Amino acid sequence: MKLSNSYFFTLRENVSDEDSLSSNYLVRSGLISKIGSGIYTFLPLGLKTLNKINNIIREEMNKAGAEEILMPALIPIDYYEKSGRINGFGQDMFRLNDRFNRSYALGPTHEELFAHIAKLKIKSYKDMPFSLYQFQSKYRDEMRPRYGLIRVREFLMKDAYSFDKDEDGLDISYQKMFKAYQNIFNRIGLNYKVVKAATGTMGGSLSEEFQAITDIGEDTIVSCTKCNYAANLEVATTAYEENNEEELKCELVETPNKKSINDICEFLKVEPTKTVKTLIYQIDDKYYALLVRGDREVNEDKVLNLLNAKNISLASSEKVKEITNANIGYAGPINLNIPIIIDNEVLLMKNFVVGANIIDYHYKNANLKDFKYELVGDISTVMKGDICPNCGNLLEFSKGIEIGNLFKLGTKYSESLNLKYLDEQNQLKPVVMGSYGIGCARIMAAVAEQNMTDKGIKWPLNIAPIEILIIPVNMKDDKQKDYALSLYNKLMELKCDVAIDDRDERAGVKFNDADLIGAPIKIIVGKKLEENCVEIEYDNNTNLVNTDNVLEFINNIL
RNA sequence: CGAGAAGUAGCACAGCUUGGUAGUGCACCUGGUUUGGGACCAGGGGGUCGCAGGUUCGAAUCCUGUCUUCUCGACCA
Repeated sequence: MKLSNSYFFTLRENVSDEDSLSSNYLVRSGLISKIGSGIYTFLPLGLKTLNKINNIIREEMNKAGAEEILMPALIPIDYYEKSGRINGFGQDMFRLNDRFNRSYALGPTHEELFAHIAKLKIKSYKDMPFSLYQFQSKYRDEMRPRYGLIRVREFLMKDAYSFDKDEDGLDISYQKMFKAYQNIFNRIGLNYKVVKAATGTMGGSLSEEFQAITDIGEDTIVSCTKCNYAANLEVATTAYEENNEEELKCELVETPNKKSINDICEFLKVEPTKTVKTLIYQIDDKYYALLVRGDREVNEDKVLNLLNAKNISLASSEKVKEITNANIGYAGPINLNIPIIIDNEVLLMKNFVVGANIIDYHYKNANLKDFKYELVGDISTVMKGDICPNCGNLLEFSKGIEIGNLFKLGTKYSESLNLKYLDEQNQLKPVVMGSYGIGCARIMAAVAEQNMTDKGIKWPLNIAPIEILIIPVNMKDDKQKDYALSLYNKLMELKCDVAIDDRDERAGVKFNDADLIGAPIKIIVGKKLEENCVEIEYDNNTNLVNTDNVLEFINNIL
C-alpha cells in the first residue's frame, strides 16, 4: 500500500460527534466513519483490522471443529414468533414489512435460525455432536448507542452454536469453545477477564463472559483481590458475617417526614447497615415485598431468576399506598399482607430499623421473628467493601466491555422450536444447545481503548491496520526515496503487510500520522542512510539497523 | 421514553443578542522558499447557513414545525 495513492487520510482534530477518545482516534486515523447514530462504515484500514480479527476468530473456530455457514440478516418474523422471543426483544428488534405486508425482522440474534438449520440434519443421536458458526450483522435498536463501536445498532458478530445429545456432550463442546476463545483473545493481545454472567433473555443454565478491562466499559466486573473469582455485577455474590447480637424488643418510633434511608439513619443515629428497606415490586402479575439491607440495591435480575419470572418493576406509588396503607418511605414487613422475600443478608441481621406501614413511623430493633416471610434468596447487588464468596478476601470492581460470551442454552430453544432426536432407546429427546458469541468490531474498540497513547492507538502486531510502515523522511532525496521503494517492493514480495508513506509531506506530518494509525513496526529511512542504516521502531525501541540486515531484522520480529 | 445542548465549507468553530454583500483556523489548489516531529510567504477554489413553512422591502440571525447529532436522566421506600 502506497499512501500517496490510496484512500488514506487522517484528521488533525477531534470530531464533535464521538464521545470517547478511542473512537475519536479510530475516526481520526481513517479507520471508521460514522454514518448515523450507532452505524459505521469501515474504511480500508479499519476493514483490514476487522478482517485480521475475523481471521483469527475463524482459525480458532475451525480448529475447535466448528463449521462456517452464512445466514441472512433479513428473517421472516415467524421464527421469532415460534420461539416467543418477539416479546423478549420487543422494541430492540428492527421490524419491517415487504410489499405484500409480510413481516420481517433484521436479526438481533440467530438462535432460532440455527435451531432450524440443525433440524435439517438431526434425526438421531448419531447425528451429533456438531457446531456451526457464522459472521453476520446483527441489528438491535439500542436506546442509546455509545462509545463509537462499543454500543451500536448494526454490528458484526461471530455467533456459534453447538448441538449435543446430552449435558455431558454440551460440557465437552462448551469447553472446546472456551479454549478457542482464550486462544482468540490471547492472540489478539487483549487484557481480559472471564466472568460469570447473567443468562438473561438467552436463557439456559451457565453463562460466562469474556470482558475486556477498560475505563469506559458498560459492565461492572466484580473480582476477588486474591483468588480467581470474577463475576458480572449482575450475578456477583458475596459472603455475609454471622451476627450474634441478642435480639431486642421491637419498638415503634416516630420518624416525622423521614422517608429515605439516609434521613432515617441521621434521625435515629443508626448506621445504614442496621436498616432494612422494603421495596414493593410487581413481578409478573403478583406483588411482592423485597427486603434488603438499607444501603443495598435490589438486583432485579437475581429476583427474576429466583422466582423464574419474566417481568419485574417497582410498584406505582398508588399501589404502594394501597398495599402498605402508607406513603412511599414507610413500607415495612411487619403486618404486611403480601408475600415477603428476604435477602440472604437480612436473614443474618438483628435489631434493624424497618418501615412501620404507618406514615411518619418506623420500627427499631425489628427482628425476623417479628414478621413472616415466604422466601429467602440472594436478591441484592454486591457493593464496595464486600468480600469474596469463595475465599473471604476483599472484592474489587472494574469496568469491562463484553467482547465474548458463552451460554449453556440447554434445551430451551430445542423445546420451543421442536428440535428433537431419537436416542438409543428410540425415545424422542430435545437437543442440548450451547451458544457462543463474539463482537468482532467491539474487539477493535476494546483494543483501541486499551492501547491508547497521547498520539493515537498503538495496535498489537496481529491486528494492526498496517503492520510495517516505511517512512522515507524526505521524498525529494532520491537516495532515500529509491531505497525506501526498493525495500517496500522486497517486503511486498515476501507477502508482508507493509505500507510506504511516499507522500510529499514534511517529516513531522508523517511521524504524527504514523503515531496516529499506530503501525507497530516503523522503518524510518532518513539521514542515517548516509551511513547505510535505517531506524526501525518496534516495541518502544528504536534500533539502528544496517541496510544489509533489514530483512533479517524484520523476519525476526514477525 | 423524559430533560437539555447543538446543527454555518472536508474538520473545528465565530457570526445570531440588536435582520442589511458568508467569516476565521486547519485541510485543499497554484507559485516560491523550506525539509527529522503537524513549516513560511503570496495568490486561489469551495457554502441552497440541517429541512419545510411563516414574519419582513430584506432572514444564518426573529417565529412555528420537523429531522439529525450529542449529553444527562429513567423510578431504591
